[in-house]
Amino acid sequence: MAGSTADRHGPTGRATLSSVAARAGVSPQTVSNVLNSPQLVRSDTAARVQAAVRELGYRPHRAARQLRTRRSQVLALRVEASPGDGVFDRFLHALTDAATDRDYRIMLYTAQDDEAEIAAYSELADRWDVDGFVLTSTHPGDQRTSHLAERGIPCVTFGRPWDGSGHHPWVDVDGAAGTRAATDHLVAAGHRQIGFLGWPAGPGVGDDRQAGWESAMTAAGLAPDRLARSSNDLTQGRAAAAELLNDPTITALVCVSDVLALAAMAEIAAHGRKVGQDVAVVGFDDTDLAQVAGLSSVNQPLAEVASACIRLITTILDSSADGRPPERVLLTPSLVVRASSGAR
Amino acid sequence: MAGSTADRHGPTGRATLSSVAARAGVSPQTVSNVLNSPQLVRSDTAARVQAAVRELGYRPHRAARQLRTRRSQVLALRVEASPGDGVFDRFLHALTDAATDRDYRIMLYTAQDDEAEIAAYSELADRWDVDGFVLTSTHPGDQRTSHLAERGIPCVTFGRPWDGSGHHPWVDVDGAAGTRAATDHLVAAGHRQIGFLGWPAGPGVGDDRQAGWESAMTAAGLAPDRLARSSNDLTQGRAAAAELLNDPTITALVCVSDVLALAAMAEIAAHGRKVGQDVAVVGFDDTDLAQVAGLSSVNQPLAEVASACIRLITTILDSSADGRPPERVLLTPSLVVRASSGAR
DNA sequence: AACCACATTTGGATCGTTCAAATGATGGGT
DNA sequence: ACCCATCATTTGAACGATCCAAATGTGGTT
Repeated sequence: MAGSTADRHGPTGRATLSSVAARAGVSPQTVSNVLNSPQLVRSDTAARVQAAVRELGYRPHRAARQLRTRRSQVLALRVEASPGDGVFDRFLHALTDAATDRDYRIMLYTAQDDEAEIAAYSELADRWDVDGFVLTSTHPGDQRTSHLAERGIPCVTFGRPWDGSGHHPWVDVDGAAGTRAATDHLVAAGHRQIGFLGWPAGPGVGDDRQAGWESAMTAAGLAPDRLARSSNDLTQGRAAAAELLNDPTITALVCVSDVLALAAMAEIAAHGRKVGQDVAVVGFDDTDLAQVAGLSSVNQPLAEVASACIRLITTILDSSADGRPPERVLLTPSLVVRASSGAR
Repeated sequence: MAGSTADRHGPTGRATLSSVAARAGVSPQTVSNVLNSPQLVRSDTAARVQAAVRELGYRPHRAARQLRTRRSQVLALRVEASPGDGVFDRFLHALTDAATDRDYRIMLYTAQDDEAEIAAYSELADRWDVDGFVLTSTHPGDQRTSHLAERGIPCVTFGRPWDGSGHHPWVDVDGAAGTRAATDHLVAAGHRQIGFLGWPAGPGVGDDRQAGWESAMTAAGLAPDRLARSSNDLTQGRAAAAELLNDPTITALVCVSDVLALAAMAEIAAHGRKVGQDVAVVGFDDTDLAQVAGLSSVNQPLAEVASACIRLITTILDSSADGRPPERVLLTPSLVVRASSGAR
């Protein structure tokens, strides 16, 4: 009875709207309505149709729907070459999950730089019918969102627009709150001379994290005056850490990244002092490096970031939420305490 | 002249086959032929059509093509939750690049486990018209490829089939060759007592890497008898390393992963010996951990793996290369020497 | 009994492309 | 001149879904 081979399907053998309709004894349009606008159809016919859908294992054909509706249910995300610290990994997983929950998929692309990325937008939007973009690594002078806006392609960014403008929805993690939490934690543990090992100055993530340390220090009545800067690599990092450690009164370091924190740990050991006992260290990002090295670190809530990204962009796409101003989400990271800052 | 607004495009304003055809003064089918079967059309008309294509900025609409041809030019890849060591990051980037070169795109999905992944196959293939799959993390008892074969969905795996069967194309890195290179390197540096820190025994990646150490030791006339095993985490790893280091004659360790190598380095330091001077260590995967820690490590040629994966699966898809047996590619990794094994 | 409002269902037309078959142009052989 | 083979191009019909508008059925009013 169920699924007799006499049912007429498409050439591929897959069930189609018509084959389901034939089986349920209704028109194709009614089947479509059951699936897309259930309120239009009487409940008993809907039940009959749904039974047929189940029996035939019908699944709507995306390409056909897309051709008519001009919606692909696909979001594009750029994979970058650089970091490899596992943060992107985790974000990617969470993003794919969150997208799937709302019946979207993530499609990848690469680009050498922003310029190449911008050039890729129309190709992706035109040819692949990507509905929208999730952009990461926002930075001062970022032109990408405005190019997308010009073409009317929706996007969300993970990362706020660092240079004021930006009339698009974004999700970000409050880096200042993270370093503030780290600093507070160190102050509570009795530290008074707390240095900051940061990136070269300039608007963006680095300054934001530094500001958190400064404000927490000031709030605790301490002077945020022990500061060194370095690019994000071990060699330069150790040199910068050495600068700070020349002052023997320093007992704790807040670092802008796990790599620099590791550099600091190495330098502390080289100075014959013990990490966690003589000098406490806190990093940022909670990468696998931190986990392996027993480094306290600030953990970004990437799953929440991802689901917020998806929520924001799907809201725009699904309900054409015009008029309302673009939504912004700022999430608070959490400190993971390990041996490097006193957990024994 | 060029691009006058009188040109009739589709409702979206995008150029379509018909609008190009109208401009070039030919039928839509001819335009299609110029693009897909140039040998069918006379060169002067082809030139005229191509000019029109350029002028209007025409790009074929994938969904429409897909509806007709049943090809989506999309490959699916699962993102896993676990490692976060950056290896997947690098592979992903290379894979996306390689796919783009052949006009394919990578679409992501997640799954809790193999069972869930298998359940997702028909959904992905039916609804999203994914042309094929790239599978990673093959392991003994892997049922995934056979399920795909049953449904006639092409796939490649990054990782060989560890339990004999497997009638599908695959690409893998020769782990044994990697540990062999590492061991040879240590032997050449004068080491004689070289231990191996491995994963729990069992067919698969772990045994393969161990075999490389064994064969290199044997070839050098040394006994591969200093062996300890541990799961891939720091705590257990240190305990296992301690076992080996209890024997004070050991001067070098080959490790199955960077994490275990790091565990060994920590334990060596704890024993009051110096990494690189008293005891040399080599890891595997060349993750950012290794780079940061100055750990010598075996680097997998992920870009080559990725492009081979794409080459293999697109060969199947584009030329329906039936009959021929599935292609296999085994690539050789390279050793990156850092301070942990004597580079000064 | 005739009528109208409303809920439900149906019939084309259409999205942009490719496939299969039909047409038109060209050229050679007899 | 005629016919046929060959090449270049065009025509018509799908692919599988949704849009829009029109057709049907239902109930309540007058």
